[in-house]
Amino acid sequence: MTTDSQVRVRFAPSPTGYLHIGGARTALFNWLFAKHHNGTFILRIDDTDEQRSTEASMKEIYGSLKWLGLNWDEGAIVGGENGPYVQSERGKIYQKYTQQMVENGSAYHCYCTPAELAEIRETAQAENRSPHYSRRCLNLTSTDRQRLTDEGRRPVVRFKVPDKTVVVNDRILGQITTEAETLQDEVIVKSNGSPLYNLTSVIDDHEMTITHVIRGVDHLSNTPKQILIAEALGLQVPQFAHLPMVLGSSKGEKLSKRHGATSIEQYRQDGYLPQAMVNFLVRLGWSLDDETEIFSVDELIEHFSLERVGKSGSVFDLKKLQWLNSHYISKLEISTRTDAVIPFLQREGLLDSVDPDAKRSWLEQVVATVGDRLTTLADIKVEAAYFFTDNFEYDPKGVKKWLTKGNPIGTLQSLYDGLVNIVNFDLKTVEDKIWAVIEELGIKRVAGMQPLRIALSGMTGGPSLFEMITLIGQEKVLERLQRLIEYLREREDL
RNA sequence: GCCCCGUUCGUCUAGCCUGGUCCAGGACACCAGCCUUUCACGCUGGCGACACGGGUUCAAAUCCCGUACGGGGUACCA
Repeated sequence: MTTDSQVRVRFAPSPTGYLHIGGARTALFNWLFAKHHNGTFILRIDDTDEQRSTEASMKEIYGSLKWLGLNWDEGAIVGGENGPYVQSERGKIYQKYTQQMVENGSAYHCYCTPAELAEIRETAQAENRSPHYSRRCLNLTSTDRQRLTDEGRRPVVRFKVPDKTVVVNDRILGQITTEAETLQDEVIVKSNGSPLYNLTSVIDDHEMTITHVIRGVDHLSNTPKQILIAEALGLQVPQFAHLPMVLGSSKGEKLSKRHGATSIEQYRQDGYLPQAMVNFLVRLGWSLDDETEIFSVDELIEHFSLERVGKSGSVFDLKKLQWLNSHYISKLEISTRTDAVIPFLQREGLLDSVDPDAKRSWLEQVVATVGDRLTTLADIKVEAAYFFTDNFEYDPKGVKKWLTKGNPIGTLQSLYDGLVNIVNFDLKTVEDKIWAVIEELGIKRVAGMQPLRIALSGMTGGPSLFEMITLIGQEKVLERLQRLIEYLREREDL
């Protein structure tokens, strides 16, 4: 870790929706960059679009960032010296800069109506010219302006694009050159007085002394505009780094709900661990070397660098996230894993939400027995439901395979008879007894074990049978054997 | 349309800047086998890529040009 405490980066979402995969990765890269350089990570809320911004989105974004462990040093909620950190509360600041731009001639009022603008665009296109604003209002006299105001028109403020070549030295993409003639005099303040993104972003990045702007490539084309605005205001320009897109399919489609869940909150609810999510997200565009896949947060902080971020978009691959998640779940200490799984059991109504501690040690044994069979925490439901409830179905395939040939009822009855008389219902005794019964029956081990497994869990797969038996307990084991025997008898009758 | 960006196994990527060590390495997925009371884990092996075409060079995944394809932008959205 270097000690360049000058590094100041920001994540500036617009609260128009939940925190999605792409946004989370942008936040993560900013956070890692800040931590690596011992710098400051700032959370700013870019809510200048008052139409689409919602309080609920803001809250969810905070929650998702915290869940991922991406705590911010400065910004919304936590405050700091450069606040407020919510753009809708910074109107006065933007007004000051806008006035400065109008006064120094780098911006001007435009009274054209949307209809007029559309017309200008159309004629331009018809004449095969670029559909840029015609600068019709650039040299309005004060009498012109008075007349238009009297007509009831409210002006927007447009940035007067200077005639020059803009060069961005992007930390990821390299040098990108843009000719100003390809840009138009865009609106920086709406007619209702509210400022627009490209203005506020430049101002706030300056006011908050942001040193590096790390954001998605979808902002690349905004960069030259923002540099020009910064220059018009005489502000220092931060360094830029544009992250490639996160895609939803190999066809290059943008990640959308069609490709699975896109919100971080959804993955949290689906039982993914934040450390798995972080590890997964960081590998979407970044790598350390040709072999390392698993990274702890500390390792990421130590090794992260913009130099090793790739240029091309990456496809979100759920299978890889699942692999990472099961890896991190199995790495959890049993006690921690138990804590993690409890809410999911409660959500399914399998565990009393009043006092899960009463069963703590048994619960931990169940979790230990289930072992590494969890891909997500939510899988605890399918993998362990039978420990908590008698109300489970028999897997039809299992029934067909193991309970239709030979003499399943006889086998189950023999196992019942063997288990019913055990006094010390412990692992060793149970195991010895079951082997003895199977040997006496003269059948293969599986032929005895699988029917028993189905009786106890309804499934053909799962943890060690003997551990299951002792955890379920003698009474219930016998009940369940009885239940399967009855079930099979009824089927025979049909 | 115009401007900008990108392109290595199905997917994430290493290699590209500083051309030869790459008939391209790892991981996920998939397939097979082993292990095993089942499932899973684990282990072993297999499948599988330099978008295309020119050029430069003794030599190109690596440098240059073009084409194709994909993406972003072209808003009183961010």
